[in-house]
Amino acid sequence: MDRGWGLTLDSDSLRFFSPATATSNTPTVAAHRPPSGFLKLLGHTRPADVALPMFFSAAHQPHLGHRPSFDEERLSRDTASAVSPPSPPGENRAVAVGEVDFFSAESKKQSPRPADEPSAVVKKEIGSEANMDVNTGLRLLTANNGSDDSMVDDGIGFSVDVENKRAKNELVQLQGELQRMNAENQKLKEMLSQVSTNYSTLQMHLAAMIHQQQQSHGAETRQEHEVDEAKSVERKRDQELVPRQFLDLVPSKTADNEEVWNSSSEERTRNGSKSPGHNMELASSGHITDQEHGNSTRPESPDSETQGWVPNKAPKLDVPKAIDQSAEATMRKARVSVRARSEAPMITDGCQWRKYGQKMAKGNPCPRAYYRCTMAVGCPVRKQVQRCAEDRSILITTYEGNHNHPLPPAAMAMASTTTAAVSMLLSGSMSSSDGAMMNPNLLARAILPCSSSMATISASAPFPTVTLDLTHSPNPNLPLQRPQPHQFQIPPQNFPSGQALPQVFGQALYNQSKFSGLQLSQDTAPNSQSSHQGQASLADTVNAATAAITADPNFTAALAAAISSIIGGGSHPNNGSNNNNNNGNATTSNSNNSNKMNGFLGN
DNA sequence: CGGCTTTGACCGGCGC
DNA sequence: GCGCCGGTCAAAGCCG
Repeated sequence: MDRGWGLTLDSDSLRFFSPATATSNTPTVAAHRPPSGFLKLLGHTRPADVALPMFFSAAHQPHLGHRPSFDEERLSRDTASAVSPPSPPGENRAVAVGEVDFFSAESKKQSPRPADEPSAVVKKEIGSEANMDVNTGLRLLTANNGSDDSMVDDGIGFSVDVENKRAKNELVQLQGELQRMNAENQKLKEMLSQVSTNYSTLQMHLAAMIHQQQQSHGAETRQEHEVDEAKSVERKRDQELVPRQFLDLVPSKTADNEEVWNSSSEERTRNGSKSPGHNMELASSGHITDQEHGNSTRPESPDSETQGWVPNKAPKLDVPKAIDQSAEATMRKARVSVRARSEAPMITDGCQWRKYGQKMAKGNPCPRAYYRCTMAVGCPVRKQVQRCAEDRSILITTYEGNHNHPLPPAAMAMASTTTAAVSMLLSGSMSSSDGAMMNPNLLARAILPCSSSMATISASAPFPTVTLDLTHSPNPNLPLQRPQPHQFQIPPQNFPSGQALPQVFGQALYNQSKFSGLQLSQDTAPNSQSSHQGQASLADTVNAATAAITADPNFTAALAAAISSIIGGGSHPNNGSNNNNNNGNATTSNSNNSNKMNGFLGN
């Protein structure tokens, strides 16, 4: 944590988590809706002020840094500082945001005006005294002082100086006014974003309910049949019976399985701006990449596919840092488990995975498959996929580690989830060592703002694990869950190092808007929803998500993909994530291993 | 032929 | 020390 991988909050960011700041200049946030307020504030701060967590600090700045106003922002800051008095040291950051937008985008066109008009007034006043009556608008401010009139008699040159000073003062005043207005505008934008988020949430719930109702009956009977068959197979495992029924239930390869998001297999180097000690959490435990440490620890040829993952038995680094290693070991072990109702062999999360093992786990007749991320050499992220023993329609995907490479938009949600989970686990907020129940709003709505899923954190598991249960059907009756008294609640201020979670919030909002913009051209599947004409982009956002849901034979997986895409931004769920290896092809021959139900996972 | 999956073997941690 | 178990490796085979 102290390795500078982005979990620290700078003071500016922390200011936004303080109640004083939250209520000072921002529109009132309903006290009973902390997540919403949290979202709004974070959405407001993230683009400019929130230091990105490890996931995005270096590798993902290219992604997140593509805000069009970023350069303009810096430029405008410089410009503003050149013409306006220096800001007080304690100036609220929100004012800086106002400075940003003051010169950015549409307001940029207006910027020359305040600078030009005063000079024009001066020229007119110099050139023709008869034109002193010309109403320039600014004259209301400049010709209101009787003492100035007396000074005009002292000489034209002196008058010009006075007028210049006056014009500059007016310019400063106008700029300040514009800054305030832009700050207010920014707040309104945030409010709009919040409203859009809520709208999208409700639409998703509606779509989910509609689709679920359509499938509920068949799914129930199918599920019961599936469970029965699973039990039957379990009893007859030693016999020749092959779980054909399971295979039959596995949908054929999704039609939208085409390749997407051409991962260029980034052979990236870690950002050089990081401190030498900054590496992925695996670095000090021997899991290091060539880019990070040269070839010091790995004599093997670099083209070996196993290069990416140095096994635990690899030589450890010589410099022991017990504390760091402990934290990093925790990072290494911290996991995020996603439970989703899916008959596909894997949920689509936007990353490329390669299966490297499969084992029969105790207490579960279904094999556990091990995958590692292959989107970049040395990516330490792994995941385990296993069917739930009790309900085999539930697919449990457990993620471990953090990506060391840029992620496709569709993959950002899960990656952010991992980071958020790990950060929370390490933040010390979880005072209870034997597990705690998180406020589902805080995490679930952060990670899955369109979901009312439960997010639980358990430290009692072998590894600290955050579980996202997507198997619960969205409840439209509870669009805004309120924190329950018994639930462990983490106020924003209690994220000493939980930068990642705020980042997730901000990222969700940021990508939500991005998604809205980018999905306009996507085809929308027929659905029963009526688009609001006046909200085209938002409606298209919802339609795109709905299309993903309706197009995918598996509703839950599609829902997860849609949500991920909304969060991840930009990429259509169906063409942005399903690049898993051998993903759910029903035609794949079942490996008739006598003792392993390998076929159940469809591999 | 390269990339991927399969699958038995191996290793380390842990409990007894 | 032994066995169990989870996790990983790597050779063999498959596939496009």
